[in-house]
Amino acid sequence: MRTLKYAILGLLNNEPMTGYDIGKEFSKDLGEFWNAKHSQIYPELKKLFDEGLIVYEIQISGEILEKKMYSITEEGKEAFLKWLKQAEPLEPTPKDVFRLRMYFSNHLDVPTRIHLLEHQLLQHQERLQHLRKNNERHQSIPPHDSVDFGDYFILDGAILRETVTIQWLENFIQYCKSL
Amino acid sequence: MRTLKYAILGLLNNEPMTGYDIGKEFSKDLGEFWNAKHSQIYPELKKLFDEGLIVYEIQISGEILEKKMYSITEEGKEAFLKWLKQAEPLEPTPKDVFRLRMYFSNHLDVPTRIHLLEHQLLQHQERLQHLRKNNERHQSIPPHDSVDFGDYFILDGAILRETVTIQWLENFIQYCKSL
DNA sequence: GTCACCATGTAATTCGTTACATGATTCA
DNA sequence: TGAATCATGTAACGAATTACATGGTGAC
Repeated sequence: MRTLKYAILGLLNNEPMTGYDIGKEFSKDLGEFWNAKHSQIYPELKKLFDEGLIVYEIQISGEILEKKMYSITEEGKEAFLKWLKQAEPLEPTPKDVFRLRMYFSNHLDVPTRIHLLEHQLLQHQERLQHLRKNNERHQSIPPHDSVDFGDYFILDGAILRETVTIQWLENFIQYCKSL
Repeated sequence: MRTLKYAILGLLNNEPMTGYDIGKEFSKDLGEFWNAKHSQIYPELKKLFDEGLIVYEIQISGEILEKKMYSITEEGKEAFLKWLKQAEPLEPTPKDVFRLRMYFSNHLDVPTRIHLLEHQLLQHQERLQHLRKNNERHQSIPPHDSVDFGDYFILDGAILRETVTIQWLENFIQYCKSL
């Protein structure tokens, strides 16, 4: 599906940046639902360049260090917008190792079960706190045509998702403790 | 991480079955959070056999057709239980193309945005209905040491997840319509 | 000068999907 | 007799991670 392709085009459609910058974007909020390592980013950038969807300009940092500042071409913008408009069938639910484990949880003694659930709970609580902190940036809903809108939108979704996961875990911890 | 390995061991730990049966299990509730195609299952079974974690017995269906009925060995059970008890760090949030798209949604005109959201909403509503129907099987919480417990547990989680996703989508549709 | 970070690449391997390939059984 | 389903495999490809590899910049 070449999703990374469109993630990169989307970022470059907002502003020119380097491969390194793209990696940094993937470690922010965007990384909550799409990301890639630099070892995947650099080859993809090369591919997009070969396809004529992006161009670059070499900039010098300091005395020697070269960086490639990439920007999107007209052709790239078209490809991106075409992708963006597409209504696609629902993807299969993403894989989840923890839930797989819990599917087999009848083979665990109750204290171990509680331990695993609480361990998971703690981590989700931390993630939620982190997301909430990020969300403080947005005092209110950003203008629907601003770059911040998408960020707000998906951050809200991520927060809801964490909240409900926590609820689910707490529920089952409660139940296991009542056994 | 060899997760498929443990998914298969877990299934065979419940009862002996064929590769084909494993594939069918992945198309039921379990498939909501882990699955694999037969082209991945058969080679994995071979590998597990070579590792001494499972064995098989050839059965004849009808006149000619051979099927391999796999069962777990003692060694396999140990490996499975060791994996099952492990408390692991939170995995990164799974990738989600739709949310990636919405991250860039400021580049879409409002009607297209609403269309994409509603298209997604409809599909999630269908999935929720399907999950609810599956859940009817469980009149009440199954015994915590029965095979059904895990199924109930994760089905509940899947239903919560769909419910909150729908809520999130409806929220934003509402907002977009108010623009 | 050293440490965190900037910056860019390639190689090896694993995981997963799609396509290729074959054939039997069961039920209408 | 034809269609759906049972049943098992391999091959090619694509997506993603980990490891290998190198070197500059900036601030203390």
